[in-house]
Amino acid sequence: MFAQAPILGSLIEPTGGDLGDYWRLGNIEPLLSKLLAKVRRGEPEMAMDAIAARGMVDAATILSRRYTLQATNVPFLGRGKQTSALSDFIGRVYEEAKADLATAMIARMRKLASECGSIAIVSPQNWYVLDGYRTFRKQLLEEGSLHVVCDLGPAAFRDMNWWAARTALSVFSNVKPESTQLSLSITLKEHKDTDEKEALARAGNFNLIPQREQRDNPDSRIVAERLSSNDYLVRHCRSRQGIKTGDDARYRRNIWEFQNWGELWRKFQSSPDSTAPFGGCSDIV
DNA sequence: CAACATCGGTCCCGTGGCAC
DNA sequence: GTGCCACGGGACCGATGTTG
Repeated sequence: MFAQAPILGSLIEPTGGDLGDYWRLGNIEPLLSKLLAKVRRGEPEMAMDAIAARGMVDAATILSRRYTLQATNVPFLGRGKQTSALSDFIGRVYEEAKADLATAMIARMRKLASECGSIAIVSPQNWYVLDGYRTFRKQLLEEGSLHVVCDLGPAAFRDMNWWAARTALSVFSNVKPESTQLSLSITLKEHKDTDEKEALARAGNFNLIPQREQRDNPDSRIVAERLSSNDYLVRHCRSRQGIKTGDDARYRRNIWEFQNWGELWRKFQSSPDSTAPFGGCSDIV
């Protein structure tokens, strides 16, 4: 079970078999302590093995418990940067959360939480909104109660404030939400100084957003700001293919098709056909 | 020693390729 | 037609490494 511990860490679930039983693990521990004391006096090589075994029992005991409160800065690592052993495991065990190690860790922590147990995490902010985490968000909003949503914005770590990625602080508990469940929500994304972020978060100028609203947002996106209106752009227009003209045959021409562009046409930079020192600048729109 | 270059626990965008 | 993926490039900006 622990052969892959250096890669999987606390993602390991010691369930099933004798080791999965927390009470049996408790029985093993005193026996190992006795054995350890005995072999220390005898052969040192055996003592090393006994120490390793003791370490594994300790780890299995910790990972088998259920916790009332877990608070941590989970590790972040996108799927593309994970070793295949890690990404395979996460893909198999945490399907909905597989896009990032951080969300897989959140899923793991939900399993470690006792009934009504609380989880406080610092994680990337992207899982609040990106499509790859839609199912993960929906499950969380349906099965858990969201207490705090804090969009910390970029440069949220004091010792890594060069880091531009947006970070979020979330607190939720492992209990089905009441229909009246409210989340304390705040966005600090406009503030780049960590001291300022901290002061504002402590000042407690939070919005109260019903969890029901978060769940009913398109794709169950979690937002830290109270939307000024329930009107969505999608009700007024459609985007057919990302951000582009949507109708190149009508709107896009090559620069050499007109002698004078006039006021009507503007330069339109696009991706080049192939890698070249210079390219992608032959269109107008 | 100063100036310059590179990098990072990222994200977004437009495009093309591919599978369904 | 749609969704997914890969790719390159630009944006953030201070620490660290490299060069002259």
